[in-house]
Amino acid sequence: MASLLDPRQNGLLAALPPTEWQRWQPYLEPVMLKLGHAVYEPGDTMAHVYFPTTAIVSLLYVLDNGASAEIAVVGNEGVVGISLFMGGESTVSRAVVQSAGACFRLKAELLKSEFSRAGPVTHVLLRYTQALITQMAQTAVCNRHHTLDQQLCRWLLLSLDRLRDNDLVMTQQLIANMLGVRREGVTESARKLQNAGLIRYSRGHITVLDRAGLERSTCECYAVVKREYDRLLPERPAT
Amino acid sequence: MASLLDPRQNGLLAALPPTEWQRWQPYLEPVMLKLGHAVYEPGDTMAHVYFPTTAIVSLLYVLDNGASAEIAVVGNEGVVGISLFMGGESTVSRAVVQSAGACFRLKAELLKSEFSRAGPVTHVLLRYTQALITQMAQTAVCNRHHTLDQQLCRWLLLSLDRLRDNDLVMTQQLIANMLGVRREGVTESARKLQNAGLIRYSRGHITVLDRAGLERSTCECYAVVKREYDRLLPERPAT
DNA sequence: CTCAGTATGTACGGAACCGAACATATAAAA
DNA sequence: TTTTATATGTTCGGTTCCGTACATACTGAG
Repeated sequence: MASLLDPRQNGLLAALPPTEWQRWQPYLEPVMLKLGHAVYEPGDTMAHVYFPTTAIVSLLYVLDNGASAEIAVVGNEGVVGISLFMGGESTVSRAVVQSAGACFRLKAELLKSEFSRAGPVTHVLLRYTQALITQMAQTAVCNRHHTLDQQLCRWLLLSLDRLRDNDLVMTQQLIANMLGVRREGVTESARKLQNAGLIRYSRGHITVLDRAGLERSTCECYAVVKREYDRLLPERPAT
Repeated sequence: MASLLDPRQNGLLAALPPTEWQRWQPYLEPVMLKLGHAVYEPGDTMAHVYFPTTAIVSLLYVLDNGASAEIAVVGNEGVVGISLFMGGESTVSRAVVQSAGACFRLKAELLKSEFSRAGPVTHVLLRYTQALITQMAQTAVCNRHHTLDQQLCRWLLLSLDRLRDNDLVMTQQLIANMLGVRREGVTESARKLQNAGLIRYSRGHITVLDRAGLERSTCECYAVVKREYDRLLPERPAT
């Protein structure tokens, strides 16, 4: 259990050089995020940024008519609240907890002053932001050109990469909200994947049985995004 | 014609404080961009960033199978090449000239050193980047939920905002590539708009007759993006 | 154990867009 | 002027996903 409360389980915190890490450590506040909790709403001025360790947060956009779509997903590789250091203070999207778990938060003012030092913190946060931009761009293209079957595989893989095991706690209705499609469509695609032996599911619980099979079934979008994250955020930072 | 070669026609350059502006001025190199020219290709390490004044550049993503979709559009409000200061050096997207015209470019090394000063240059570039992120996110949602008719209106309005007149030099085939749909679909949507008296077109030339009508016909996505650009990039900067 | 709530399964007509094929019209080149 | 290339118009069957309605199955509360 101790490792669950280790801030260094977050890739960005782990990438901090010793000096910065020691400076931050006293201010990192552990927080448990519950499934469905909105970390921020459109237009909110955020009081903190959140570094997930075991939690997963979806950046979701909700239209006037209630339809929604996921823009990007943030797990232990990233941070929720980039608009704070980008200077806009708020965004037009929502951030919703997709998988309950732990994270560490930092006060907005502190993060902004650290970011403005123009040092390693700045660099790693900006590189992360570029990876996030890639994910958003790929989502846009994927929404346009790929089938629901492929997109479901992509979504499962992106979630899996941010989890410690192969179990997602997630109903088909929630997945449908993320992908911006009907629940029935997800039911059908999920059934196909189950029949193919790639996953098993029941009542809000999905187990991935054959990860390689999912990778074969998805579109190129998953690999493009993953490669770009790996390129921009290496395990051991240059600095 | 002199005004066409005024770098201050670009909003980001115009937002520079006097000190920075004087420092940059000698290094800003005017370049004419031809229709269809690729400012950069996926994976390219860029040698310059480009500040359009009258040109418009599309950030385009091309899939393995040749299908494509526009991620965002950059005109005189922005800059092409954000990955340079974000730290990634390259992107997975293409930048293609959508409307021929002028721009000013700056050497990559110079821009990076200016960006790293952590001053007004940094702030305005980051705020612009957040606006660009909003556009990408909105594109993703729009691709999912809105009709081609609505998206064509949105696309025309975004282009119009970046032009000096109401004339776009653009074939329906090129618009189809941007929107990631068939040319026939664009033909049909464009015909509807022409019948409604909103536009007039012929052989690679589109004239907007009723801008307000387009705004009534498009989805909320256009207004959301415009509002966010206005919020993040005010005419007269705070600094 | 029963009941109510929630999650998933199935079906059917309709809308939007695709893929392909082909027709027509305008502009540019020879 | 004729030819050629390019831009737009039109059609048709097919696919994917939507909207709606309803059925079934599992689970926890009482």
